[in-house]
Amino acid sequence: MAVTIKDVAKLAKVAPSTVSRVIANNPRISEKTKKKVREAMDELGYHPNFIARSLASQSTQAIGLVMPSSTDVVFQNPFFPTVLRGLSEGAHEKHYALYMTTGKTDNEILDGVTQMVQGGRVDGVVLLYSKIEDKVLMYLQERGIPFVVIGKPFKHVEEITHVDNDNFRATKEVTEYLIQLGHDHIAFVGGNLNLVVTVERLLGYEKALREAGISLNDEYIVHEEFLREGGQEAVRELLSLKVPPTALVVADDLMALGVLNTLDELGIKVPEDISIISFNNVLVSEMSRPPLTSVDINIFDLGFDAARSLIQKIENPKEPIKRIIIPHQIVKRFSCSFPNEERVFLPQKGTFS
Amino acid sequence: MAVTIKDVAKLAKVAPSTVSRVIANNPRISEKTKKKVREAMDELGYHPNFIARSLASQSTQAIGLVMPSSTDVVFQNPFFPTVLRGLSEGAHEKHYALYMTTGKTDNEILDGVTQMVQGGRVDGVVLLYSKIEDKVLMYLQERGIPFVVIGKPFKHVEEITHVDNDNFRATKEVTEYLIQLGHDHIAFVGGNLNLVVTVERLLGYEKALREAGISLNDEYIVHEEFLREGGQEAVRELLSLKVPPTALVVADDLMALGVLNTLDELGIKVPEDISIISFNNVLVSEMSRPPLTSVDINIFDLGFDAARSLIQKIENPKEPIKRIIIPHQIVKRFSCSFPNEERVFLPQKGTFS
DNA sequence: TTGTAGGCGTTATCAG
DNA sequence: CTGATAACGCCTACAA
Repeated sequence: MAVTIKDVAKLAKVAPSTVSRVIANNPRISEKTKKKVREAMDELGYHPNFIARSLASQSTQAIGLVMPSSTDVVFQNPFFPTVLRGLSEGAHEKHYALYMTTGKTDNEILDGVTQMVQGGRVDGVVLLYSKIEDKVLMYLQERGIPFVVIGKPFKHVEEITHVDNDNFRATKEVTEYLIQLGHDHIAFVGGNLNLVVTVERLLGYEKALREAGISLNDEYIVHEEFLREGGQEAVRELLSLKVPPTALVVADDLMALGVLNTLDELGIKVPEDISIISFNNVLVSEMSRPPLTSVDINIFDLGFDAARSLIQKIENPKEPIKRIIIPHQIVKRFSCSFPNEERVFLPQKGTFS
Repeated sequence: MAVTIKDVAKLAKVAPSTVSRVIANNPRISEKTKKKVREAMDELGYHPNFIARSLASQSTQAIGLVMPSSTDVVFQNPFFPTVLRGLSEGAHEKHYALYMTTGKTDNEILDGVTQMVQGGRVDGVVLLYSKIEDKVLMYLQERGIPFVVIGKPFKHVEEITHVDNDNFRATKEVTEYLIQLGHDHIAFVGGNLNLVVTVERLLGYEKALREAGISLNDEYIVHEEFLREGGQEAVRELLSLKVPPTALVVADDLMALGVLNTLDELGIKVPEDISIISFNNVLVSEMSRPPLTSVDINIFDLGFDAARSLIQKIENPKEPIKRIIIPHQIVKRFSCSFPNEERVFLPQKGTFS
């Protein structure tokens, strides 16, 4: 129905294979025929059929994106539009298209991935998350499918190309910053422990404290899902401790927003009564009150480099394993300050006021 | 290389065409051979090749998504992860895959679309935005490609299947709500006027005022890009008016966040001094201080229904044009109240205080 | 430098 | 009910 290579060939009075070569810009075709063919293509409004091309060449020029479960709260994070943009630009640059798969359960996701991979819809895959014991990752690895992960793989770090931030170091730095300000009661509010990013950040936090000779306090470490209600509970618990923290390292901006909120309800002032520092530096972090000090992890680049290195890998299977670390920087705004001498203590549980 | 239909055929001792038929679950195949073939498929770990299938059947079981320009601020809106989720579930349900295309400029986007459409990568397309004079839309329409738009088409509304909210009515309701509370100085803070959603909302606002016998005041209507700096300027201007508004209808939650911020800096209290109501009801709207009264437009459903109706259209080309209106509801939180008798007036420009 | 022919993995149309 | 066989649109040796 549509105009094919044959139609063009006929009009240009050449063989279909010649047209094919012109498309591929094969150097062994004379400029003259190239021109002739191109004119014919224009005249007919020819567009190559990717499907046919894929079938013949066994390559699709498309990469598949694997998102976390769509029911997961992290999915709502503005993180995603931004990585997507990076991925998209990285792919576009090399003329690759993007394929998406999502799903509610882990199995649905795995199904989607096997279909797009085995079904030959994509040449490679990028995982937009990194979690512990991930079936999708294991599947990809077994099959020898080209893939890269955004984040740090849970296992086999040396064998998997990935692009990540140095979350360990970032969190360590951030914690040290708080310590420098004079804080020694610093709590950590983390997200889902199945995500390796959470683990990395926790580790960095602990390391900083240890190096500063501050003893770790289990009560100062709480984990809640990213976002919303998450923050609420965590903060309430933290602040009803006998000696509540004077500073919080929060693993995600949105979560920090929730924290800010709860704090406000409790009448606790940021940064006067408590300091907060968080991660990702998404748009809202500068729109909160007070604007959040946050570490910018350059989300766009995470996506961009992931697309790039996946494509390299696809086009050159012997490409070595790579670990790309995207730099981060602390963006200081107004949620951190020196600890307040006059500590605010909330009424303890079981204490009547 | 991979296991094909032929391998299965050989193992099951049938013809390739028979295998193809059991894949399609053709009723004219005996249960016995079906079983035999299926066993062979399992044994070999067979997965159908979508590419080959697409080529033969001239249908890809994939739909293309067209995003707004990736450089556009709206792209950062948490609106997108949510529509994506809806789209994804709607597509998944019917076993369709998702294809994405983005681009920086309008032409880049158009290119991407023509490639995926003419290249036969997708069976249809959904536009994730609706703007004035959209080349992509015109292209799709000329070519007779199945497509649906999320939002209200600028022209030819009767001829384009679309899924939308009744933004006109929603904004009218919202404005009336403010009027009922006693406000009669209500301003409108809108986004990009190229987006038809902005226009619709503006119209609804004006209608409500007119019906209430409140005269329109041009100075009360400002347009800024969604988000960030947007809000700042707009709000400053509004509040330095001789008679500043006592209530604001803001076209987007994120923008409202920015407004909230500026207001805070100016020392103006919400809702005591000024009421705010906004749109979309994204996660952050309940995490702001005060939590925003916002109209929930059911973003997920927008996506879900769009995918569904596109697929219907693809599978049945004579499917009639449809207009699907997703209901909305006002979610009342704490950003609106009665107007304050003692109005706060900022110093006028040129006035020394 | 260009043309011919076979194949990529399926589906679809005929027969039988 | 099942088996050949010809597309689908393009790529790629191999020939010329």
